Amino acid sequence: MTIYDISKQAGVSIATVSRVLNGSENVKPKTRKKVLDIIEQCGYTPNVFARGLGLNSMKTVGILCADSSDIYLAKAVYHIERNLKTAGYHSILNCTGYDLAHKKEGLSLLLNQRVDSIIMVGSNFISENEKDNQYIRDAAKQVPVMLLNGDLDCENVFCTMCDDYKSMKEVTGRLLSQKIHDILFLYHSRTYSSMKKLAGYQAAYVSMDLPLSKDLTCFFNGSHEDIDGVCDYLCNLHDKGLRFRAVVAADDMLAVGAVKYARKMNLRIPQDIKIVGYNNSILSVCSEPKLTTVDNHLELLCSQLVKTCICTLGGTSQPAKTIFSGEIILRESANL
Amino acid sequence: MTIYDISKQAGVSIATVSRVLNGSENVKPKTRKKVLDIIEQCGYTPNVFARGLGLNSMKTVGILCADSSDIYLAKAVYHIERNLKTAGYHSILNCTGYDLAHKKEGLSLLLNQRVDSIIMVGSNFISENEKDNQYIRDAAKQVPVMLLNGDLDCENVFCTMCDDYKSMKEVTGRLLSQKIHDILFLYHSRTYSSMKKLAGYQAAYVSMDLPLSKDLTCFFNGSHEDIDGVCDYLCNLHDKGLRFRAVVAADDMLAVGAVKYARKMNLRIPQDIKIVGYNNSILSVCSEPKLTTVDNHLELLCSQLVKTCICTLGGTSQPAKTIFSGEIILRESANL
DNA sequence: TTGTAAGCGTTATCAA
DNA sequence: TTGATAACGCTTACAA
Repeated sequence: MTIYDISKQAGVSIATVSRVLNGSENVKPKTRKKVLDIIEQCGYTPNVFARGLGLNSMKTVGILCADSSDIYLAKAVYHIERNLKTAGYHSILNCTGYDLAHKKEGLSLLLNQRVDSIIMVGSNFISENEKDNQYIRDAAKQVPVMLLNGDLDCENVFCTMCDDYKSMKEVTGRLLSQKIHDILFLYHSRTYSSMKKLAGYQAAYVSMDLPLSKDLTCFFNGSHEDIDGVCDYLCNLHDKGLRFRAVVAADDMLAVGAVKYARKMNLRIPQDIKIVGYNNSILSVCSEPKLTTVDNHLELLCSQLVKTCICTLGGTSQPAKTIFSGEIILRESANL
Repeated sequence: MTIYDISKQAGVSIATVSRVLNGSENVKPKTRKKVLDIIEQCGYTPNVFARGLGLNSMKTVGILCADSSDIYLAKAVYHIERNLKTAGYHSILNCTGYDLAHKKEGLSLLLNQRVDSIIMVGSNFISENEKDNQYIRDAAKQVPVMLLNGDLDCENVFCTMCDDYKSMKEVTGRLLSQKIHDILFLYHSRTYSSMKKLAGYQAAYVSMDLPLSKDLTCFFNGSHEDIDGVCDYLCNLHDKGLRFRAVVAADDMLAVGAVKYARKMNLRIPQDIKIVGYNNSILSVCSEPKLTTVDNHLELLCSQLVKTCICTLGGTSQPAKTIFSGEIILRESANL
C-alpha cells in the first residue's frame, strides 16, 4: 500500500495525495475529501522511511541516560518522553551506564540514527575534566544537544537545570543556624550536580565563618541502590571516631542509609541526629521517619527542556541556560 | 557525504562500496581496504533512512510502557533496552499511561514508525475483557508482539512471564500454615498479574479447606506512589471493624503502606502483624522493618523476552510462552 | 488546482 | 570481482 495505490484509486496524482497528507491548502475540498476517504478506507499510512529520506528527519530525538532504572532518572525519562510525544516527536532511548566509553558509544549510535536532537539526562554526562566533555561538543556540531542538570558552555548546547548549589547551601545554613556545626555531607558520585551540592554545603559554612572539616565530607563508593552499604559505611565512620549530629545527603537513597545507621546506633531522629535527603523521591516517604528533602521540580525541568528542544528545532532562538530553584520539603527527619 | 562521494574517492562504483559496507565476501581485499580507509578518513556513516527504505527496517523495536517512572516498569524498560542494544536494535520508548485509548494510540504510533517488533511492558496491557485485547491481536498481524508479564493466546504474540499465581499461593500458604487465617490481600490494579496473584491467594485457602472472606480482599484505589494513601485506607478499614494479622500485597509500595499502618496502630511487625511485599524493589529494603517480598527475577525475564524477540525476527521459531518462577525473599516483616 | 518528474541514499539484481 | 541500474515511497519545485 503506497501513495501510488491511493492516487490511482482516487484518480489523482501522487502529488495531490501528498498534499492532502501534508495538509496543504492548495487542494480542492472535494478532492481532499475523496482522497481522505480512500486513505481511511484502505488504512493507509505513509512510509516514514521514505519520508525520512526525503526530509532528512524522522521527527525523533535521542534520549541518552546512564541508567533509566534509577528512581530519579526514570522519572526524568518518563516526563521527557511524554512531552516529546505531545510535540510530535518519537523518543529513542539509549542507556549507557556510567562509563565514558559507553556514553560515547551510545551517543554515536543515536547520531547515526539521524535523530533530530540529543537529550542527555542526568548530570553524570558532564565531567570536571574538560577533555571528557569533548564528545558532547562534537555532537553539538551535528544536532542541538539538551542537558538536563548539566552545565556546558558550547554553541548548540542547551542546559536546563536546578540550582542544587542554592538548595544545599540553604539546607546546610538552616542546620548551622540551629547551632549544629558537625554536619556530614554524604555523596556517592562526582557528577556536576554532586559537586554543586558540595559547593553549596561548603559555602554555607564559609558564609557563616565556620570552620569546615574535611572529615565530614564523605564519599560512599557503592551502588545507587545499596542502602545497607551506606548504613555500614556510616557505622564504620562512627567506629573510627567520626561524630556528627546531622547528615545532608546528595540523594534520598543515601539519606535512607543514614536513617538506618541512626536506628542501628539508637540515635533518635531528629533529636539526636537530623537527616536531609535530596530529590523528594518515593524513598523519602517510604523511610521511617519520613525524610525532609529537596524537591527540584523535575517535571517542570523536563517540560522546559523539551520546550527548549522543540523551539530550537523549530528555528526559534532559545536561552542557552535555564535554571530553576529547588524547594525544601519539611518532613520528620529534620526540622529546618 | 554519501556513498557516491566515497565511491568517487575510492575510484570504484557505489555497488562496491555498498558491498564493503555490508561485509560481502565478494570484494578483493585490496579494494576493501582502500574503501574502508576512505570511509574512515571521511568519517562517513551510511544514511539509515535510505537503508531503512530499501530494507524496510531500521532495526528498531517499540517499547510500550504505561509508566516508565514506575519503579518496577523502569527496571524492565532498562533491561530490555540494554539487551536490545546488544542485539543491534534500537529502542523507541512510548509511555502511554493506563488508559486504553492512549495505549492504542501509542501502539499505532509505534507501528507507523515501522518498528520491527513491539514489546509491551507490564501486565496492564492485557485486559480481562477480551474485546479490549483486540488491538494487540491486530498489531500482531503486522509485527511480532512480545508481552512481559502478560498472557494472550494469539499467533505472533509471545509471552514471557513470572508465575505470580504460584508465588502468591506459596506465600499465603505459608502464612496459613502458621495458623494465621485472617490474611488481607491488598492490590491496586486489576491487571492480569494482579488477578493471578489474587487467584493464588484464594487457591491457598481453598487447598487448605479454609473459608475465604470477601472482606479481606481489598482494592486500594489510588496512585502507585501514594504510600500515605494506602496507610489511610487500611486505617479506615480498621476503623470499620476489619481485623487481620497479615497483609500480602501485590507490590512493595502497598506493603510499605501496610507497614505505616501497623506503626500508626502500634502493631509490632511481625509479632502482631506480618506483611509481605512483591517485586523485591528498593522499597523493600528502604522500609523499616525491611520487607519480606517476592523476587520475580525481572532481569532474567527481560533477557529471555529479548532473546525471544530477536530469534523471532531472525526467523527461528520460538515458544509462545515462557514462564519463570519467583522466589520468596525473607526479611523482617514476615517470617515465612 | 493539479500533474510531471527530479531527488533523497541506500540495496540488490543482473550483466560483464 | 566489479559496475550499471532499477527499486524503495515519499516531498517538492516547476509546469500546465
